[in-house]
Amino acid sequence: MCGHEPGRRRDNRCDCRGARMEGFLQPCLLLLLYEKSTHGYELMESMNRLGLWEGVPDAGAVYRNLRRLEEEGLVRSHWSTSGPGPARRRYEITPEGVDYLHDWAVTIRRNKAALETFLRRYEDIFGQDKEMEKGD
Amino acid sequence: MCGHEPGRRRDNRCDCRGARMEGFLQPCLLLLLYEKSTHGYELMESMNRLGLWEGVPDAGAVYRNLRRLEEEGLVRSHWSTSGPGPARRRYEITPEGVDYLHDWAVTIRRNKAALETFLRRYEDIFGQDKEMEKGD
DNA sequence: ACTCCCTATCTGCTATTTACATATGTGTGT
DNA sequence: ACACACATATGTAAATAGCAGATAGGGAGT
Repeated sequence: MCGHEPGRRRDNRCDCRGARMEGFLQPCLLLLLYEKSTHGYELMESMNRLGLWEGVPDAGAVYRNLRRLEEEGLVRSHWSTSGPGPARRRYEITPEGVDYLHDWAVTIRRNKAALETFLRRYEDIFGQDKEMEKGD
Repeated sequence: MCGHEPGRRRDNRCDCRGARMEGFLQPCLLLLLYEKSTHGYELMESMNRLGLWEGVPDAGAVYRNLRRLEEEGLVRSHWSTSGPGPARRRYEITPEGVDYLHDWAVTIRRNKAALETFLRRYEDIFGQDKEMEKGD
């Protein structure tokens, strides 16, 4: 969850450090697959287009996560040779995957609440307009 | 960012997997230090009390992050022997730390937006009340 | 004195994950 | 033949959280 031109900070490390919410990829994939069974490449594009991910998510991460979801029985896949272009592995969510998605929604609500708690305190001190000043 | 009784899933792994927002500890520490200079132990308690963290954050992580923030010049510290109990290392935020905090606020707003995008789509499908059904 | 517990800090280790780079192969247009 | 977009996969490095455990001071109770 980065989507940067590698901006560097005082310590010469990417300032996206820490911005990543580990595992958020999985519920995103499951949600999109619930809406429409499709293959990895399109899932990547959808995530970017819909604003679920800043920039295009890492292809390696997407494919690996899909494979792992399948190992755990949360999605199923089959090769689809119909249609143009190279063969695609088409994924669909399983009932177990839907359960898992619901669990994740709870977690995500909790995480959002923590971020909101942070931002509430932050804005109490600095105001909501602080980010405007930083438009460089 | 866990704070569970280790609930296990189908794959025998903690279902908090992925719930952790990497690096979120740092902006939390900086924000609290902006509000009040204090020592690691109290920061841990504050994070829990204020709902910035689910449960008490890991002590090792807190102390290590404070040390790293100091290496990077974002906080300063000195030993405080006055007061009861063992010596405490009292931290205070630096001007660079405040800058860093502002950068983080931007990142956190972006992350919150991604979570909201997810939840909006999710709730469009399942409704906001889905989590109620799961009250076990 | 002695033990127990709370406060307080620090370190070692491991599992997991992301981000990046790279490899492989198909089909289409020129 | 060639370039290019589509599509999937793997190797590797860096970083972090979580857990366990070590070290120590100081107060309360016996």
